[in-house]
Amino acid sequence: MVRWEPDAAGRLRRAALELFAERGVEATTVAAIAERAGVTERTFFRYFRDKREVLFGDQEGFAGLFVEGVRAAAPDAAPLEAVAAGLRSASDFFTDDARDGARLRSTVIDAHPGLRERELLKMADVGDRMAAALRERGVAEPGASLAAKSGIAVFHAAFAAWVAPGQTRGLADLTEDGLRELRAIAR
Amino acid sequence: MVRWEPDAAGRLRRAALELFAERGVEATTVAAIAERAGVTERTFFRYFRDKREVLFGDQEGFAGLFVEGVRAAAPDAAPLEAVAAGLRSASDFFTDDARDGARLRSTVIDAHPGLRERELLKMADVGDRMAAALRERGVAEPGASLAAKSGIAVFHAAFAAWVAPGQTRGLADLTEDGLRELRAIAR
DNA sequence: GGTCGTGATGTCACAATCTGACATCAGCGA
DNA sequence: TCGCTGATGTCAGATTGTGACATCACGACC
Repeated sequence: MVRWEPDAAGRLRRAALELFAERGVEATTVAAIAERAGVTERTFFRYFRDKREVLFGDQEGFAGLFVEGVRAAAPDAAPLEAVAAGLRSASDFFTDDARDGARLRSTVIDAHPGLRERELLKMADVGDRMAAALRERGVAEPGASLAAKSGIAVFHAAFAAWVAPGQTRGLADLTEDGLRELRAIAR
Repeated sequence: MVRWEPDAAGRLRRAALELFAERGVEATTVAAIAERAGVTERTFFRYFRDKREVLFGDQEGFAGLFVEGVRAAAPDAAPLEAVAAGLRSASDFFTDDARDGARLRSTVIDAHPGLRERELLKMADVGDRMAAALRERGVAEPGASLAAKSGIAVFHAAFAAWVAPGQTRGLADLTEDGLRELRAIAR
């Protein structure tokens, strides 16, 4: 007999997403999330720095997808091509059976400035890491940061299109579109 | 004789920046800011939604600089050229005598994730508005968003260079450099 | 001059967020 | 059996943020 149900963090994450979707973020207290997950408020704050963080798990793994892609790019690939490799690596991770979950999460986040704020910070962190990986490849500033941030913009746009209602194309496809569009824009 | 000293918001902003720089953001309570400004805590929250917001005044005016630049661009200018016009309009606003103040503010913001988060949200808002201005010019998505966000990345990099220790070049110059770099990166 | 409305601020009560300190106790290895 | 460990609980408290109502100089209007 176990003393506690396992995976408290996972239960908290699921409970939070449900409650945020059901009644909105503001109307959901940490106490309510903890109660649905079967733990105390104090335990919530042991797993998550604050109420918003509960929607953003495994930042290390997420950022790693991008960085590993950049690192694995051909040594002579141009900066934006290396960034494109990072985006492909991340895009491949999101298969279509994850789309519904991602859509719900996106809906919740977009409806709440505080969550959008947190997401921007997370994506900025990914951008910073990709820029660092580019510098390791010998790319100088400000080129490294510009390539990385433009890449993040592409991923953001592709992801938004991927979770848009009625979308049937895959994230990888949409990301390629975005990369082409970025090159066209910059002439 | 006036009932209250004028410009309570300005006093609160100055008091907050001073205290954040002196003892850090976490160690500065709203009560302390209000006391230094000579008002009550409640008055602080009448002027600013939350403690972080006190460092981000006049978002309307700031975003307006970018948007007006985009709107004023030649009708046949390419998307990125219109964005460049927006960046120039904003860059011209920051003259060198504002550099010290901007540097202090940047130092405080960069040292605190919560403030960086808020700044990202503000800049994302500027990007959204530039993208909307581009769409008014007939630029389709995702091109409008990509051009706007890449432009924001350029401004961010230029601004960081502008407030870097020992920097003597002007923001407008650094912005032009960034634009050239962006075009080079995207080939 | 007198009256009255307005707007900025103060006062008070309170919910919610977040943290530190300490207690509990099943499971595990020595 | 004993003692340690790690996840969780309990409790007290500071801080943030909001709603409701009070105060009162100032200016408009009669």
